[in-house]
Amino acid sequence: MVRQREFDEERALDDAMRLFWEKGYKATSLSDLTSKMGIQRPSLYSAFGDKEELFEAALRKYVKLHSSSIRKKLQNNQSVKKAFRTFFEELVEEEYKESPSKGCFCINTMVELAPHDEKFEILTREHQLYLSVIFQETIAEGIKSGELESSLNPKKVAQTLVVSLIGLTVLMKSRPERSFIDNSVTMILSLLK
Amino acid sequence: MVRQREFDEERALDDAMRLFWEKGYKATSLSDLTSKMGIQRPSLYSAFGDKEELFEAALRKYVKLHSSSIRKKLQNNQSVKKAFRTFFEELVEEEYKESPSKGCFCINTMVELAPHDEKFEILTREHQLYLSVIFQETIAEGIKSGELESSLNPKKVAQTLVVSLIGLTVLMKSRPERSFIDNSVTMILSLLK
DNA sequence: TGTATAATATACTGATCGGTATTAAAAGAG
DNA sequence: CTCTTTTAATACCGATCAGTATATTATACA
Repeated sequence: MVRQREFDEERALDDAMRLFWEKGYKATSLSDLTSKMGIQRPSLYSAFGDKEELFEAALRKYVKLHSSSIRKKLQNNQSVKKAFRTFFEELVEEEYKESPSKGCFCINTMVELAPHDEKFEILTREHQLYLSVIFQETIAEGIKSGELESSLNPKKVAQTLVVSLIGLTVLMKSRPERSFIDNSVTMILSLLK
Repeated sequence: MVRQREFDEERALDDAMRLFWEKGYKATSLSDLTSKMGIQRPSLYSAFGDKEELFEAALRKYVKLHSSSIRKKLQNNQSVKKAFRTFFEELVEEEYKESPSKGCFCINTMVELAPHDEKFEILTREHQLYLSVIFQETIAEGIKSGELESSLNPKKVAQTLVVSLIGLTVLMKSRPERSFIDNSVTMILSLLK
């Protein structure tokens, strides 16, 4: 009714998302959060609940952005093969551009929290499943258009691409020789016959 | 000279390894460690140094065991293809058998620490490189024996198998439908022509 | 057996953790 | 302007963190 919030909730959640993404759940303190978000503790608690609720909101925001970003990158391409190649190459380029690499917030959470908290096990599982469906639909279109062989199993290939995407993203955190990654991308894309 | 240590250092380090493996670095407290290892704080510090030194020793022990375990599983097989298939299938079986899955200590560390600590970036990178060399040697033997096509590039395939291994291990933490994993394993192994 | 030495156990340190009670400030309603 | 309500800011809470000082116990050697 009366005094209205002085900070932009969506903006603050975005700051929290980036911080949890970079540092993980445990390693991010409330002091880190409030200073990055530019708000005080009581404001954080009244707006987002406790640390875990804020983390969950941040992750949900991330997977929403991540899904639509990937969907966007794969569509509007005349060639499905080229779309996937560009997608993987840009991903690798992006990760090697900055040090440390940004990685994927959802993958980080799969490792840190999914084994110890069913809520995050489900949330991360469903995101990976969703990505595999996006991949699958893209591959199915490629078959329909005649670009890809009809003997290809869109679901199986899509799932394998998701597994490979996870593997690449995690491995790049150790910053291996670029050829390690490039070779793998080439081999993986060879599954799209 | 005089009073000798009452606890088995190697045994205590093994306990620490399992705990860090399960919970990660940040989420494992000194109290967790001393109670699991069955020793007091001063004993821990005098024997292993601080928390980070203990963690590093635990991880080094892990990668040593992990390397030799994988090497063992891949050799003594008449067929290279069968060796890899058995290796991946047993890995999946093992991970689905218990909940939560054990995962890989080195992969966990790649995600949690490698991006923020060069020491662990290097340690984890070298382990993955080492695994790729084991894979590469196995594949090269398969080519030499005539089981695998000579057109195969052992290094590239080996690196791709490492990427896939990482992806599978991480994804299984979210406990997806078994078919997601099985389909991926089948596709990945199809690279071994 | 007495002494030196090192490992043990207890108890404590300052710092930081997540979370909150309390106080001050802001703004619409009357 | 005053009152009411909700926000924001300060300061604080007990708990736990990693790490250590102190004291006790055990043992090899003189």
